[in-house]
Amino acid sequence: MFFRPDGASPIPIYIQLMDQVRHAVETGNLQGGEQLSALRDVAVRLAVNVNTVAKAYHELAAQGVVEIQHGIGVFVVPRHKWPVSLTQRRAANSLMKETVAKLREFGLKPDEIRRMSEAALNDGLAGKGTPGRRRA
Amino acid sequence: MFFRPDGASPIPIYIQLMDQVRHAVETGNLQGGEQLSALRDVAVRLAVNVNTVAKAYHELAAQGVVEIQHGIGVFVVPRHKWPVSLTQRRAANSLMKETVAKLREFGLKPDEIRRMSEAALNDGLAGKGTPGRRRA
DNA sequence: TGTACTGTACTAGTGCACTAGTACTCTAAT
DNA sequence: ATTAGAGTACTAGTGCACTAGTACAGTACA
Repeated sequence: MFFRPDGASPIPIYIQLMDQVRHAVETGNLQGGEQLSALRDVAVRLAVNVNTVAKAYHELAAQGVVEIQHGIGVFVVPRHKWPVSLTQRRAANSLMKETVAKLREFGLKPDEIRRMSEAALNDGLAGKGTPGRRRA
Repeated sequence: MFFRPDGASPIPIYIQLMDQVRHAVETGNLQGGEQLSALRDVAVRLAVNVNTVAKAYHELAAQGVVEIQHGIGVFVVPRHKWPVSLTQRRAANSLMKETVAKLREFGLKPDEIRRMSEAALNDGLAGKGTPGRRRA
């Protein structure tokens, strides 16, 4: 494996890890059933704490991308068991890209777009759950 | 005016204020050129600090919704001077709502949708600016 | 059964967003 | 000039996300 998180980036390391793993899985660089590098291996190689890697793996598990087996390892969930198919994911991605591009054409700034997507998300949730954070 | 921020909400007070002002402006409850309540008035009525209200007003000014005149007051910018027209804003809003609704139909969770919109935003920005924060 | 490998749990430090307290400056009218 | 009422600037407290250090617990196999 080949993680290379950017310590200077404002994006948390564990998120970067997640993105890279997910990307590898989606592009087929990681096959279903395949075992991920062990927590300590990754942690040592990247010079970060085991908990940071653990957090990334946990999040991925919560999203159904991997499965964790205590004492054994972390494994990529086969695609056919994914809660959302790769095709749908890709469609969703391009749809979101188009939408955002249009809003930018309208002259909306990133923060405003975030606000709108946040509002749209809350629309169907009405008070429950963790709203995304916002920045000044 | 009629602000009623929810102290128990995880959403920052100044953001709630912004949303309420913006909403009032967009629905016509606040007309172009109209003066907003003074910082201290609002702060006292809501039992929050002046700086909190000031922050909200500042953000709104940065977005072109209001104009601040030191020593005088804060005024609603007339619609025809808005960087983005109300019509476009509404169109943008429903577009975003549709998109988010579709992604939810796909089975994507809120966090994943946020991630996608964030990725779409970064797509055209490539490294500059402040990415939205994310949560676990 | 012990050892070498997995992931987990608990505690603590750090940075930053958010809010508050309070003193300052600007404008207009008297 | 003075005063009243507007926004501004500076300092500090608090909470939480993020990361780290380190001890614990499950699993497999010689």
